[in-house]
Amino acid sequence: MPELPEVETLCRQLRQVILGRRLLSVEVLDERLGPPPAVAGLAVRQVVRRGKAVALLFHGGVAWKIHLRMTGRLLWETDYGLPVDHLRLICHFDGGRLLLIDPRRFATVDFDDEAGPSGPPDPFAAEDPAGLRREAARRRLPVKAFLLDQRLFPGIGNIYAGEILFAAAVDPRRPARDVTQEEWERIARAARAILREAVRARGTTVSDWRDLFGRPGEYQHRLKVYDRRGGPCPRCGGEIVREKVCGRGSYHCPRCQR
DNA sequence: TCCCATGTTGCTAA
DNA sequence: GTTAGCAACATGGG
Repeated sequence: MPELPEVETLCRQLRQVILGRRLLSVEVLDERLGPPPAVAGLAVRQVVRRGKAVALLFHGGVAWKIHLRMTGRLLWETDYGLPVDHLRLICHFDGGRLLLIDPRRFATVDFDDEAGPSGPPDPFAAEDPAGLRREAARRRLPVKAFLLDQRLFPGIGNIYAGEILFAAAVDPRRPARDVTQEEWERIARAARAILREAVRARGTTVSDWRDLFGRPGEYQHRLKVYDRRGGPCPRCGGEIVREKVCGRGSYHCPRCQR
């Protein structure tokens, strides 16, 4: 479910509530997550995003990495008592509880993360279009699949990849190596703008995304193509089509995305 | 009943 | 080596 803007939203909100707070105890309710870790008593030193994952860095050198996959949610709860469905993990901090909720149980928590103090650079932040084109030069897979490569663009997911390609007017099925320099420039520009705006809007709620405090995001109101099959293209009025690209539901306007 | 799902991994085969 | 396709993970919604 969550892509870069949603995970970034969680990280920012987590910093508001758990930075410097002490972790008192941990309850693992789903054995798939592994045995409960022995970090009780440690205070949170830093919260960083690693692509689509949240890393909690504790004093003492311990780090956790939380990946929400499709349906994982993090919820900060100060008002205890309401029963919560699909609760998988409870972290008791001084001041509140951090809950991991996940109906499909795909989310993972690495209680022994080894990665460093900072996350990978934001996709497109430093990437120059010439570098993108070089990277794509030998790849004939669809440009959308290329954008979903987490090693190259950590945090980009299906919704935002589709929106970025729409904004750049590039057909998601185009082989990556055929994308021109000028198109890479448009893609990089669109990616920066869309991701920034989506973070500002606290993410996209099309089904069940909620932020750390249970509120839906706002970016769904600004999606141009995702989940809009049959609708008019906001740019040219053409009909938006849905088509599988690299095994994922994909939306584009065949009239103005070339 | 069937199809779909904002993610990732691992396998098989071309 | 690259890529496509599929299944798996497990559940809920339309």
